[in-house]
Amino acid sequence: MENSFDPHAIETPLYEGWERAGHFAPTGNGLPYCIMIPPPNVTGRLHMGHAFQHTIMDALIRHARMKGRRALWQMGTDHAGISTQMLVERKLAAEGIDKNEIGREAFVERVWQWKDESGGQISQQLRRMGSSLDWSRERFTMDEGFSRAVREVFVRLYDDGLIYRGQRLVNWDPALQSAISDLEVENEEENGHLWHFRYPLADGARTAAGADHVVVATTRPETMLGDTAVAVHPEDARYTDLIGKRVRLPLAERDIPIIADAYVDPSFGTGCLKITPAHDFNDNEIGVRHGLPLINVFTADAHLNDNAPTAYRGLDRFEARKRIVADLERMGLLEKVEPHKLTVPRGDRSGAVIEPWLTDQWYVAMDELAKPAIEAVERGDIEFVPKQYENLYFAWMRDIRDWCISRQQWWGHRIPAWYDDAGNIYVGRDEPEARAKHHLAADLKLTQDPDVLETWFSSALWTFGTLGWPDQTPELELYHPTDVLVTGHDIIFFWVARMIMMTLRFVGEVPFRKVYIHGLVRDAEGQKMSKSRGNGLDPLDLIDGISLQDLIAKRTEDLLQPQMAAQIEKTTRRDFPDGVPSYGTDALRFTYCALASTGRDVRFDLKRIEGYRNFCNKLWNAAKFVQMNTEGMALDGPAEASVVDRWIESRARRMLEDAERAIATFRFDLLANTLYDFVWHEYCDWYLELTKPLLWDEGASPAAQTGTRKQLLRILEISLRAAHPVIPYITEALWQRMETTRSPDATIMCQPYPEANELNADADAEATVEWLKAVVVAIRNIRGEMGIKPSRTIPLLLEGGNEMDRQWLADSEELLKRLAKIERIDWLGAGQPPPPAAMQLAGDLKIRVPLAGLIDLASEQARLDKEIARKSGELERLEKKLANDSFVAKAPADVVAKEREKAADARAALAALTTQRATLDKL
RNA sequence: GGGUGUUUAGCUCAGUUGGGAGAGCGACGGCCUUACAAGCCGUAGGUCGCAGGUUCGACCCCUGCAACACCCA
Repeated sequence: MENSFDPHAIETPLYEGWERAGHFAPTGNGLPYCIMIPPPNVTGRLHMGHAFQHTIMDALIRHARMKGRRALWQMGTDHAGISTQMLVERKLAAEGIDKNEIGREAFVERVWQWKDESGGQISQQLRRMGSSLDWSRERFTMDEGFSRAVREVFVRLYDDGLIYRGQRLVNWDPALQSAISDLEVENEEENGHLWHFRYPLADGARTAAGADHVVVATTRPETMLGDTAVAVHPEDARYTDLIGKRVRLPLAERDIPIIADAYVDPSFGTGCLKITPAHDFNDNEIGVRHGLPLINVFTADAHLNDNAPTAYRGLDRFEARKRIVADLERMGLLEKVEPHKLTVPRGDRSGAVIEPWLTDQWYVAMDELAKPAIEAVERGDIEFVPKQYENLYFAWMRDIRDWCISRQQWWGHRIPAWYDDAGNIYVGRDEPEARAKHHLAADLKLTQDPDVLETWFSSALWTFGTLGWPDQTPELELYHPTDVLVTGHDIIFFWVARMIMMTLRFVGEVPFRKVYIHGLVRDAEGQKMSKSRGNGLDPLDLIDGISLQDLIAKRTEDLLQPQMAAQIEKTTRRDFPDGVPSYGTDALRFTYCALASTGRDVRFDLKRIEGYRNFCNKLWNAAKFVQMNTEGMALDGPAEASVVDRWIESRARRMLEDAERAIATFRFDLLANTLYDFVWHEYCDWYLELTKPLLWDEGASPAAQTGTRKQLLRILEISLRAAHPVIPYITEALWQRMETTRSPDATIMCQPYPEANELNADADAEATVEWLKAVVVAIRNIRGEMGIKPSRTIPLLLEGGNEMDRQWLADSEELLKRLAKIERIDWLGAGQPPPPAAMQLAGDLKIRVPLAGLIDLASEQARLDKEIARKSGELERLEKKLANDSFVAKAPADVVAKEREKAADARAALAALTTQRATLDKL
């Protein structure tokens, strides 16, 4: 076997083997278990969040599969309307092609062509992660089957009156010239200005202070042309007189009313707020309350339209801002300009400043869909893990607004609605159906709505649309509702909630029983990883490694803000002076599991993955040790289990109980810790060490040696199976190398997950070995503190103790000698004075290492003083507690008894230590 | 402004139904001991954010405050 763990040598061949053998597809007749992959964006590349998420899902699905469930983890990708369209547009632009020249049909053709050629990157990357996805059932949201489901849902909702067309403010991306969802808007603080403008009062009105104008403050001067009111707080004494009066809107030269609305914050700016109902969401609500007109002053690409005064028409919004400010200043209406931090909404794809803009869009009415979706979670038909996310869900669902589902794009599910020249709407699964339904003449000219449905509309049908709905397929019957959805909290509203609503409506059951919400992956400083910050890490670079140069190049290419490159390079050099070493997939996956605690985000630090890479190496070497001590040896003769063989089995049983509980409660951090602690600190640190004296003793009984060899193999094999869902590659590689399990076609991934109750609990063996460990640690402590070289053998003197101590010693004397490098062990007789020695306690047992020639008196005295101080502190606390009558009276009897016992032990230990201290003083 | 979450060792985080706190990493000291130096052995580090309350007893339950983070407006 290779000397150390080399992930590269094993990973790809193993994955290919699994895939070729068809192990990822569900088999058998077990209880179905299903996870639907949150469909990655077809243009996407694997990022840390994906890798995290897929590690969790793969661990769940591998565990379920090993448990005998008929486990389906279905692969699929999302057509990602906007980003795919942008990507292909950019590609065409590079070829000098404008999409408007080639037209819609040809453009969509080009998108499909792109998808076929390069849409599969993420699939290859998911394979590198070891994801045991069923590739044979791969789905795509634009496939014919899924598209049919999308149309079906649209038509049924429309027929039920739940889809309608309406004119509202939407988030408009002027660069994409499409509505976008809230999720696609990033609100970031930016430095801007607050301009204070004087709006002259009309009709000779005056303010309470005698001014002939009011002052409004705005961060967006260009929208003032669309102002239709000025609002003040109803109880703002400065302005109460003015309510109902009018101001003359400069430049536009319109009179607009002064209205009172409690929304206005009197302490912000001057307490006067300009109201632009067509260009601000809050203003729009105020406008609705007061019946204000909406004046839209922008075109689709955010230039001023014909509602603006002639002088500004056709200007870009930012150019218009400059001109308006300059013009007002010239007119003496600019009171002041202050620097101001404001929240600017930007499209996450285009980076453009988003405009609230008035458009005709398609909406889904939410109330009727939301109600059963709320109830399903209230009833517990769906459970969120961690539980507190249910509150977030309820809060949003109880205040839900109608959902804008149309997008002004070419790539996506086209809205199945047709218009005649009179503008009448006809909805149907296709044009013939729309005609038939409405008894339209065959020669009536119909035009299909040019818009497409937003991607989330189709994603909402994911769990059932991918299983063949609207047909009642066997798969739908078998795997729906799915068991778990694994996703991030950032898309609870946009995806999870909508899946619940749609699935309840159309399948009549929940889409999944549990929703596991994982944290968001951040960098070591807790910053969100992003391209613009230049702090991202590619999971594949953690697997394969990357040089500093390449990492810098990767982080600084194609920046939206190229001036950030220098800073990014600097921090990259600081954080990764030697680039990123190659850690392998298993180490990465183990790290994700270890980080998956209940918090809202996880910090990814290279130190962690390094530690878990080391863990993999530890496991590798443990297997190597086992192989060296078992390979080729006959194990079918008589075998007897030693006390340590029985101990490790008992510990392994406990490990499996903990692991099973951790998986059942989605505590992957605890699962990782349990596996790590058992393999490293019990199996390697103690069990392997404890087998050496027996295995290497030529005079030992063959039955005992056989017993231990078998147990070494057995516990290793169980550990490999227990850890397989987390670290599939190394466990498979080692499992296939084991003499007892290897065969040409066998794979660990189809073996049963180890069951705790197949292993014996053995309290006696645990007690013996715990005693042995305590004594060994006591001796090591003396050695370490006293500076006795590890190579030096020492004599040991035992004193006191009880029957059990003698029994335990008898059971483990040879082991003790070897582990602690003891040349001889003597018991000190009762009343016999001990020689000068360093002393440690293990319960009642005094463990002495004679001083002669070995130990420095002063340092032993110092060490004892430390022990004495520690013990007296402990004893003091305990005695105080026991002296408290109400404690003794009110606390449960077993607690009191336990405290008494602890006090007695502490008292005895303290006595022994002080006696020892006094003895040393006399030397 | 409203809501949610977080605050435990130098760092990152665990801590079950309340019975005087743990891990990994880092630090310090010692070891090339025949699986592993990606290793082994040992040591040190904590008023559990602050202030009250409930209780015999609070990291844990309650109230208030502070700081930070996120969501909504």
